[in-house]
Amino acid sequence: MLSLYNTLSRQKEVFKPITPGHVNMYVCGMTVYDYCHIGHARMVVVFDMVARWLRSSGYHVNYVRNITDIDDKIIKRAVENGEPIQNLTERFIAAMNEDFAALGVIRPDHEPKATEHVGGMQAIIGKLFDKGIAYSAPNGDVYYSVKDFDGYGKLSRKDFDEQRAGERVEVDPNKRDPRDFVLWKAAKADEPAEVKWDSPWGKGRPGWHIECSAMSCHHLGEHFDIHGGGEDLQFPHHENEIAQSEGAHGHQYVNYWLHNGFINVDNEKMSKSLGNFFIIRDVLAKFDAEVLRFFILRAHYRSPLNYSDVHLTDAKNALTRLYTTLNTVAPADVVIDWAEPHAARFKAAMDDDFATSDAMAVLFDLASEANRHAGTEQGAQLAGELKALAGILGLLQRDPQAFLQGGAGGEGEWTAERIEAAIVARRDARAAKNWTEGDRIRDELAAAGIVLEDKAGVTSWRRS
RNA sequence: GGCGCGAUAGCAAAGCGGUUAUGCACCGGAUUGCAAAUCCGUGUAGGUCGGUUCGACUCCGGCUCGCGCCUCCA
Repeated sequence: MLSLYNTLSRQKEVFKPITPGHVNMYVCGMTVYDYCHIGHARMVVVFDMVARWLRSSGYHVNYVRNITDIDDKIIKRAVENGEPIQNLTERFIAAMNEDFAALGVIRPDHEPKATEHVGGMQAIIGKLFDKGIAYSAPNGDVYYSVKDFDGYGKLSRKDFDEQRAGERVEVDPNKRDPRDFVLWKAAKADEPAEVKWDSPWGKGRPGWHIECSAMSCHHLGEHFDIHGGGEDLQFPHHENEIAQSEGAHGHQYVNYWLHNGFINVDNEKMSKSLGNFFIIRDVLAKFDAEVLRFFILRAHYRSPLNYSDVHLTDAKNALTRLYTTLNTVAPADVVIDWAEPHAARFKAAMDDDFATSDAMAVLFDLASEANRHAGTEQGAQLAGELKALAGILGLLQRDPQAFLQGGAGGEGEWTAERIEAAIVARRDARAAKNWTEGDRIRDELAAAGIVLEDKAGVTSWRRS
């Protein structure tokens, strides 16, 4: 039985889908104006893990992750670059897909783009007008009137009587209440024509929050099971989504709100201004993508996760141990028996709010046991179970040798052919009991980051 | 100022009121020509001050420190 931590109630709850056997899940995705950073990587890997676990648990999952392809930052960047909006967004959508694929992330069932749902957004805004919780301001923008929605603040637990309006941000004179947020932005003269849509409230473009209300409703209906995103989206984004959707539809929007923790650098939030910002592709130039995925899933999804080369190297060494086991003990094809103790422990961990660290511990226990029983049918079964369970987390599915011998930075000077030749030379030297020469060759390879392993008279190699 | 989260061994990271988390690193042993890998074994914990309890890392409270949100943000 799956239980998960619901931000709405601030406690773990037993998961009960609206429709038995089905899960409708929406996650706030990327705004595509730049390359994805490792924080985005955590978000997509975490919810990929969630979707995989739900499916493994027998649910039919409809997973939607949107793409924000119209917003202030996009317009600004496109103008700076002197390129059409769509050119920019398509470029970064392609880059995003590459990055996420490298991380072993399965594509969501639907990846709607905001620009394709402007009509749906206008429909919701229209309903809000009908109910008197939207208004047109003197500047032409349309705002959501927060005081006309009772539940405002229930997700982020904000008591607005305690807030001091205007303390940090100047109050916009167009707003009737400082908490009000924009639903529709009136077109500005200097904006490109491609960001101007017709609407009953004049030409303009949608506000940010409304797109998720519209796209989730289109694919999953007015009321669905799980909504996820980074913890920073709790307020104001998700709070505003609730206000819009529940305000327009008059009933509950989402049953379970899931928020993943941040990746920090030096215990501080990553940000461009602090200069501690890492994009996925830069990390992948130094580390195997599966190492990054492993690193992310080794921590609990709600905990803060500190990024550094030292931690990634640690993760790499740990993952190497698992692949080494699969390389030594050929895994049997195993269909997971959830009653088997390891599998049962894995399941219990995952069912407890996706406790991947505990699930990982099971993998390492299986590796130890498989190593202990190497060369036996039992060993093959244990290795097979290791591979099968890891597969649920999207790990350990590659050819072990490909992982062990692949360097994230490419082959470099030491190609596989050259290494093999050195191994032959060393073998000949050792056959003549010329240990000095044999060790010299091994040391030379070691200096180049190549480790030799002599097992049962056969020498294999890997990159350290 | 408001709201919330955290503090576990050298590093990272979990569960649990009393019994080995786990990984990396380290140390001893086996194995090896020597290594590597693997196996066996040992050690290193629970910010601080109190409280509850037969017993607390685990529950409660104070304190200290750190972090996040309150503004675009994964």
